[in-house]
Amino acid sequence: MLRREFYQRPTVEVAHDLLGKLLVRRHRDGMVGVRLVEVEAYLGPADPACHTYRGRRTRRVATMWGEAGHAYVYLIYGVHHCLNLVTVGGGAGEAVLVRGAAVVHGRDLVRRRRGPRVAERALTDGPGKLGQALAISLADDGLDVCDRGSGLWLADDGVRIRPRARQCGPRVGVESAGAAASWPLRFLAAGEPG
DNA sequence: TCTAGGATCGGCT
DNA sequence: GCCGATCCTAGAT
Repeated sequence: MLRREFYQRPTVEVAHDLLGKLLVRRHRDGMVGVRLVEVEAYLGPADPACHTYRGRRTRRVATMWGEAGHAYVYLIYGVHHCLNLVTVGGGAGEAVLVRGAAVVHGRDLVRRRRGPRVAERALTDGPGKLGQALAISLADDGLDVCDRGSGLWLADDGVRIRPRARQCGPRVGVESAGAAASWPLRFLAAGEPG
């Protein structure tokens, strides 16, 4: 399991290092493991695309201002749950959004949650889809991912992303964030199998 | 209170 | 590739 020190680093470093890591979810109906292939960094009060931009402190973003190594979950478009991992800590207000992954364990359970007709590649290739595949809800906001007892944690199983497969570029869906929309804070592992 | 808009998805053309 | 669903959140009033 990744320790809290892993998350207590600059957000861009954490985002980069999260690629290829295993995200494990133990829920009442079973266990699911996915390999992270796409993440985005959100850099706190100075980042117009970030929920803590300009020091915004509301109930929703309270978790982002807390300790590193916790899950920040929010509802988007009133429909989908997005999973973030709080980084840095000490009130930095920064986090990494988990956008895409490949199912490694618990494929049957994921399919049950996502529906029988969903294409294989579409099981977990977006933040909302991943949330559904892992049965993430607002009740999971604030979970400590450095505590196996939370049922949500990350692990390094030794799989490495080839340097040439690593890509970075502008974040998705943040056109309204001005110049920050073009910051290369999206990291992905191209063509990496689960 | 009211209103605008959103870190998306899936169905349809 | 386009477009509507859907409802919560944040900021304004």
